[in-house]
Amino acid sequence: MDTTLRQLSAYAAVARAASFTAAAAQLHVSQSSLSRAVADLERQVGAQLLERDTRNVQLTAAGVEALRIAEQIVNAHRSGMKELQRFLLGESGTVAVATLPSVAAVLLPGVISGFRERRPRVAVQIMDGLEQSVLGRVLAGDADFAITTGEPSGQLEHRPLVRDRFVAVLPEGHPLAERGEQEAVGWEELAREPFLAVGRESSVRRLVDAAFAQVDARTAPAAEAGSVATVGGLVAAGLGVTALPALVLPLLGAGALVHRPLTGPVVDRRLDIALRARRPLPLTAQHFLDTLQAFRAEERPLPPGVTWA
Amino acid sequence: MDTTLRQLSAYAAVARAASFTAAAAQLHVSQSSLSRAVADLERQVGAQLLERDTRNVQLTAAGVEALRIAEQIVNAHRSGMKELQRFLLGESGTVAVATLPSVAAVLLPGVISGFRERRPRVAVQIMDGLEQSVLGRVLAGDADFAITTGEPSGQLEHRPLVRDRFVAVLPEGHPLAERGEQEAVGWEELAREPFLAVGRESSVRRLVDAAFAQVDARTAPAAEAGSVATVGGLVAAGLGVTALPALVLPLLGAGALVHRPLTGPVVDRRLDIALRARRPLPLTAQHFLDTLQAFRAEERPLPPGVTWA
DNA sequence: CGGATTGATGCGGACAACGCATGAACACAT
DNA sequence: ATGTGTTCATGCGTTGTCCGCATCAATCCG
Repeated sequence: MDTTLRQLSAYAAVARAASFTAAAAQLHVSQSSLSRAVADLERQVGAQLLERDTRNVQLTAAGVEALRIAEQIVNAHRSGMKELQRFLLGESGTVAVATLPSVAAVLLPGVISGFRERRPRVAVQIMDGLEQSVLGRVLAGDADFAITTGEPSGQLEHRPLVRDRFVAVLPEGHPLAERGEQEAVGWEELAREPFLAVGRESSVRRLVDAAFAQVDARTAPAAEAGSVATVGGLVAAGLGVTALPALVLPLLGAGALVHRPLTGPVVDRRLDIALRARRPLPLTAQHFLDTLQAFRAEERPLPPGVTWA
Repeated sequence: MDTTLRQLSAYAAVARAASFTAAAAQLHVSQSSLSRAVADLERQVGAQLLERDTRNVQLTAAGVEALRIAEQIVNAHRSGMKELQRFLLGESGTVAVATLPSVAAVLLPGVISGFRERRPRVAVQIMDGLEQSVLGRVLAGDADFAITTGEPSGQLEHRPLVRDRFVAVLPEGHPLAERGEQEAVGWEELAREPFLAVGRESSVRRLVDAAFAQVDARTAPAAEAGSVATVGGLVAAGLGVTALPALVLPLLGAGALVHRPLTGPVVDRRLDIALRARRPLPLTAQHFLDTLQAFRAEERPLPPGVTWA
């Protein structure tokens, strides 16, 4: 028994209209087509559903039951297809963003609230982690795209988003901080202080090491900690200094810290949108990126030290 | 956009198996057929649902959503068809029986409980009323069949079910009752007592009038009441006597009444199963009638005065 | 008793779906 | 690096299904 949707909706139309001819007009098909469709359905289910005496059509007991069931099935189909369309149009569903903690905490909240205003039925899932885990999420397809540092690989397409300048982070009252609020500090000066580094898995560490290498300074840090917040605590306790991208400063808490621009050279990290190359991007994700690009086009204010790329 | 069930279930099978070839084996169709079915579906919904790189098949975000929805629709179809089959096999649904109050109260309860033991998912609806209303229910198709008195018409087919003998109903201590428990009373004797009749709409009334006419007695009753129970009350109060089919005696309540067989002549009413001629009988109703006929074949005990026809 | 309307059906044509065979891309082993 | 096997896509010919047109039989209406 292999009833088709066409048969069921044909039967439902005929049963509701109690007329083959009228139903045929509604559906814009010929009367003979409906006649056959209903006859086939009856043959397949093995029961008479309609009593047709040439003048009018009425339902048998089985026909009443069949109408109820046919309408259920046809409705399930119609509403399911509509739901799928909504999903495909990006009006419902989920967008999964993999990103670094600093981006998640500082950059994304404004974007998310702007996005949700326009697409209230789309849920936003943030997967935060360090660079490697973030890129892994995208490659595995768990996340639609990432906002992160990192080099373009063959598998990922990178689109520059913002530049995030490194600043010197110093304990309050440190000599290098005494020169004034806007006075810059040089990497070489920083290299002469005890340096507190973040763990090697962090993308920040790689860039800091590169900057010191560029000025021929520094080999080993005075101490290392896994998370940025811990490093901030160590600095506040007076154990040394560090260099961090401006975007992570809000994660340091309200300790006894000051920060100064870093020059000689000016170092920044670029945060990119990274997505799988040559893969169709779900429309929900596309809409999220549209919102992000709109923010950039409007030149929405960013924290000091962070600029649109 | 006109997706077919075949496309949806093909897609669901492929998506679940994550392989066209494996799904093709499961469904006993060729791989090329599935390939085309899925491609057509994708074209119709306007989105790629599966990422096939020659080695393996994985779902896109839209594909995950589409799988969920496709399974919903296919399940709705499968369970709907199964439900319809159950209905057609008479394993679910309703059987509507139109019948007289006495039959409903005395004869049917046993049959219904026997029927429901075997078909627990079939509901039994009893429509009780007087003869005319009962026959009307069947003619209108509201009831599947009737158990009632009445003459066969062209539209209805009657099948004899039971015979229900008239008995004399007397107040306790009445002279006619003094002769002993099994001693019969004659219609002529009854005609000499004040007679309490039921209303003219009742089938009982017609038969009683005919019986009195047969013995050339009685023209007008001493009093008339609509319901059998009321007449019973009047008799118990000593206002007169009446004649009723044995089947209705349980409806009289526990008043101060006695009853005696009526002879000269023996009068009974025949209760028939009445169904619409040349109409297919729903299987649920057929099963109910089967139960009833089984009771008859087993010669299940009936109340005194009632015999299988 | 004709005219009109309704559902069923024979017929021919168009189109869809299927299976077979084959092609192209890729994984894995040698 | 090359060969072998697996997997999905696709061209092709055939089969079968579905549609609309025209027509038929039954019924209702005036």
